[in-house]
Amino acid sequence: MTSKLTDSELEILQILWELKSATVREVNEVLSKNKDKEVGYTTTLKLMQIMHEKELVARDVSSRTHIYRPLISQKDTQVNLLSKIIDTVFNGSPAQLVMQALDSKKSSPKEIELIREYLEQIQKR
Amino acid sequence: MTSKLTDSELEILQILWELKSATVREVNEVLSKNKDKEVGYTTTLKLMQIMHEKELVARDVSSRTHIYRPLISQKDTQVNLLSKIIDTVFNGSPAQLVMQALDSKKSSPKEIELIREYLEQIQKR
DNA sequence: TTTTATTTACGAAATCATTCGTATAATTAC
DNA sequence: GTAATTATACGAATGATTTCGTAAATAAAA
Repeated sequence: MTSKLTDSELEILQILWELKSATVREVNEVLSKNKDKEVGYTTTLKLMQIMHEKELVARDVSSRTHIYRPLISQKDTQVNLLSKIIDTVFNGSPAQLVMQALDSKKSSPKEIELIREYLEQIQKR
Repeated sequence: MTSKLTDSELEILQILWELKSATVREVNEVLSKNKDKEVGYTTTLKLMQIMHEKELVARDVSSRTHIYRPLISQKDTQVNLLSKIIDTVFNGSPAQLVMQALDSKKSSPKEIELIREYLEQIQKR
């Protein structure tokens, strides 16, 4: 089971999912840009080392500058987080979550159409 | 803006949303049952006192046994959490989240039908 | 009335997450 | 070759969250 991720871990995983693999410096730069306030290099380093200990990321040590890549998938993480918030704030009802999501962040007509088609597929089963 | 809620705060709010209002003991009993391991009474008390300071809950002090009720709505909390996880693990796409939610936790045909109708309404706008 | 239960208040310990400073080694620039 | 830069490792400070012990007051039970 995927253990509970901290906020920092999620932020870093997000970057690694995007880049597929990255060095500490690369991650640190994206982090700093995202928060528009410099993040200490060794802070990022330490976080990524801890993530390595926890086996959240793999690292290639063959050159001096280590290269990290995610070991847990974005999809698994999505499923875990969804399942958790469905339980804690949506009274266990995925439908409630779906409707709320459609409500709040307004999706483009194209996206809505996509979801509709998706629903039809599911209904056919 | 609703500030960031801790895990404990969410657990307690969940109970208060359900019960509308409750004493520390009541909340403590539900918590203990949920985690199937006794939670210390004063632990729950302290958490709820902190939540009161933060104005997450109101309390009625007119009798010795205080009665607490939530001050922030489940809906607001839903919206905030959704928006956050859409940004951090769904690449900003609500549609992605919706489809993932439909996938993972399987909804009943009745729920699916409900969502369909809901989508049609949205599309009409 | 005296003892026992229950409740709040409060502070502090324990735990967990994040940030940072310093040492050391490797690489690069001069 | 020497100095400056860049990297990792590591420990410790800081900060936030959670847990708990103890005291004091009130209420209930004996």
